[in-house]
Amino acid sequence: MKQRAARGSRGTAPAKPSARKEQSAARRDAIIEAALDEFSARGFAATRLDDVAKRAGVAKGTIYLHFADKEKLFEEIVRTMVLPFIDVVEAAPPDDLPTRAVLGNFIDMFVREVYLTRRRDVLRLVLAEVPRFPALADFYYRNVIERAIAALRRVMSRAVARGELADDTLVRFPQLLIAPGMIAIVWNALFERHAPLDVAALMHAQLDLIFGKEKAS
Amino acid sequence: MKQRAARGSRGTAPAKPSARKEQSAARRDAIIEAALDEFSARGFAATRLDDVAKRAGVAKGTIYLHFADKEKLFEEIVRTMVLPFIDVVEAAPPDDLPTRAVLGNFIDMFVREVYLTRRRDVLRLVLAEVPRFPALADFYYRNVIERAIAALRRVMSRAVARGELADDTLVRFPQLLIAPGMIAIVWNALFERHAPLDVAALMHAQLDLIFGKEKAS
Amino acid sequence: MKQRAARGSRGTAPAKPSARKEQSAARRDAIIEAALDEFSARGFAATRLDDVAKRAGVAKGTIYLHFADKEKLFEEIVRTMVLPFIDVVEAAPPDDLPTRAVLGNFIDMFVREVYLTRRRDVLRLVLAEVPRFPALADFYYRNVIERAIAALRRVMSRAVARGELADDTLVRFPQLLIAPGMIAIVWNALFERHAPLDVAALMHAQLDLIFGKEKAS
Amino acid sequence: MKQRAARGSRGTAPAKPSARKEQSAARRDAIIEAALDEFSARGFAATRLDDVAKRAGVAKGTIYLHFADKEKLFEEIVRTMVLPFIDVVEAAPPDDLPTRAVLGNFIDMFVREVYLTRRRDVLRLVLAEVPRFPALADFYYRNVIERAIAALRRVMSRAVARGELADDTLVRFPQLLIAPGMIAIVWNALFERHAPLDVAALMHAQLDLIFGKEKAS
DNA sequence: CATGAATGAGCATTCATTCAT
DNA sequence: AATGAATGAATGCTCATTCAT
Repeated sequence: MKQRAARGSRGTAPAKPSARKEQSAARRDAIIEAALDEFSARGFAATRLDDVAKRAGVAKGTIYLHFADKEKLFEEIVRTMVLPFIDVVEAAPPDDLPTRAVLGNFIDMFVREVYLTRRRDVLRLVLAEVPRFPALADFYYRNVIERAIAALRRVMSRAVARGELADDTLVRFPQLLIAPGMIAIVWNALFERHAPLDVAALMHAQLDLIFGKEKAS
Repeated sequence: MKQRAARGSRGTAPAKPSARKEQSAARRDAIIEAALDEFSARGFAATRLDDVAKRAGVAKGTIYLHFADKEKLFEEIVRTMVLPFIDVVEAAPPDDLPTRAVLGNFIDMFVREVYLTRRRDVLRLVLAEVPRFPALADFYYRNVIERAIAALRRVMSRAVARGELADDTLVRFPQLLIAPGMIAIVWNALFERHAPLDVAALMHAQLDLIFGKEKAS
Repeated sequence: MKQRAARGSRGTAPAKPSARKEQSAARRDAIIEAALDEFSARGFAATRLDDVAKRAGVAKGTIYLHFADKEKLFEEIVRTMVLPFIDVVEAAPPDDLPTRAVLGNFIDMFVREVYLTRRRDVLRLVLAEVPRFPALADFYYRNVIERAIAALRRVMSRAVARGELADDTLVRFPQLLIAPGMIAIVWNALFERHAPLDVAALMHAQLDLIFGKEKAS
Repeated sequence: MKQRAARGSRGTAPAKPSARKEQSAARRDAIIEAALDEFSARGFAATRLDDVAKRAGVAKGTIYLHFADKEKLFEEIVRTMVLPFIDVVEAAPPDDLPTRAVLGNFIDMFVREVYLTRRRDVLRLVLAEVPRFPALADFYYRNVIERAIAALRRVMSRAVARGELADDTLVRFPQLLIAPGMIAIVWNALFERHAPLDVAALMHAQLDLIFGKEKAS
């Protein structure tokens, strides 16, 4: 029967990995998705795995087939959501656009790939909960922060070398480039209904501070 | 025994507020102090009132004589720690120093009154937990954020009026003035051991971006 | 109120330790009693603390005020039930009755103090569960077995010395003196309804094997 | 792959019982073997069928192809391990050796066929768990105990009739013949590392009590 | 027949909250 | 007012059992 099923699926979709594994992987994804929702809404400690299971449409026990425990589930979410982003970060090719344009692209990328996706929730979750997950802080620092900071430093060094910037302030504090993005995420999580903050505008404003206001825009 | 102790303290402060009330207030403060420690270290949900009581040196039941429940305790901490700060914020006197100097003072004040005090912990706690305390978000917005933003806007408007700034970017986005401070708090909470970030330096760097690098420093 | 109660109880029973502690101790005893019932009936793993609590007339949480966890509760039962018996065992006074009479008394004691009490249940529980509680096996060996064996050896050595026994078989294997008692406990736990076994008779029969049949009985 | 392996084994044993049935029976045996290991080590309730399956090298579901549920598996183990022993018990040929020699042989048989085999574990398991398996107690009583006791009674009656024993104590309490064996099993399960007990020596010592010490040994 | 992923009832343990003293 | 023992609802996790493949 398994044989036949395999043969059958081979006919329809030659690359398909045993429907069994597929289902399993789909469930795992559903759990991660559901857990991210719940963790984002309530925080790590207040999230009930029961609710995660319900939202993911699986039984509670199924969660434990994929994740050793609640902590590992949390950590896996961060890893899973963050890893694909690492490539994006690294890929940032400083080709030979003017630095200002490179950073403009960076801002667009941040808005598109982080702010408008679930990664924004992951980011807030990391801010809020990571102090209780030191191992995760390490992972996050090494795989995201360190690389992003290094990439930004390269860009800014080039800008100094090319005479686009008068001094090395931004080389020493590349954090100033992301600070507006972070602030916007936090601000809107807390005060959106009081006074929504426009991420892109805020980040571009910071760009203006750095390179001077663009003439036409 | 407890009676005797009470009588003793009545001896030291014979003045007005019946030793009874004094004791009670002292206990309340101890609870707030202890609770802030615990909430900061573990987050709201993971904090045990048992531990708070132990740390405060009172019985668990005593907490309920001062706070209706765990949530109210949390909210009271934020209120209690934040209220004295409101005055500080408002007091910011835009006298007639050059705006740059006014903001320099603001930075010093932030470092001294927030970064180096328990208020830093409160701030992180607010970032992390407030999404689950909407009432608190409202309170915080109205009593801290709104006023601080308004104050900063006043300062920046004046700077524009005086010709110290070329445009109104900072009037529209006063958040850019605090962003570096916030980033530093979060960064150090997460990554201090990997790469500590110097708040004051970061904030002053931002000031340089806004007003141009100071000649002599 | 506390004052008055204290005074009141002081009047009625001068030695009474704060009704509070009394209650607490009573509850602890009730839990031990109830837990022994349940453990005996179902074994360690199959016992639900819920049932123990119900039977003891306390809330489930109360169990944890007195015992760290299910294992410790089990161990405490054994310790609590066994410790008072240790004295009984040691007290065995080999005065100068003929050894046969001493052992006759020992049998009576065993029947009275073990077989007809909850200690019989504890003993079965130990047989059945102790392999999974090595620490308890140690405790039990050192505090019960070792002493009982030593006491029996002393008695039997004296019997040899006095010429009451022809050889040292029983000095080498004092276990033969208790074997019938143990067998009877196990037998009746398993097969009582098929063929009840009379402990006292069985143990006395063994005594007859050792010293020869008594003439009159 | 499994298919091929099966075909392969069909090659080696082409005879009668379809390789299929053979395989199945082997699996069943492996499960029983594995389950006995686990039950012995942890007791009935604490044994995980997952572990049994792993140890037996089969999938968890396979257990349910052979046994209705965990209880039936347990009961089957006892039945399976005990049935072959019944014959051994019954076979005990009272030929016309002196009774002492017959019992000597019995002891050797007990040591060889029980003490040194898995039957010892089964026996302990029965002692520990059977109170929760009344049906099993019945089975065990009827198929082992009753017959063994009857056989021993026959032997002892003959001994009385032949004048080898002065009275009928052992006819009334044949349990005294096995008590030492049982005690040794239990003792060593609990206290072997503290003070190992020699079964054979203990049982022979009991024989000495019954028939008097042998002259030469 | 065999597999092992999925299920969900079951249970130990925790902890906010209450209340008799 | 203060205490801390008691409560019991809540929840993470386990594991016997089922069933689609």
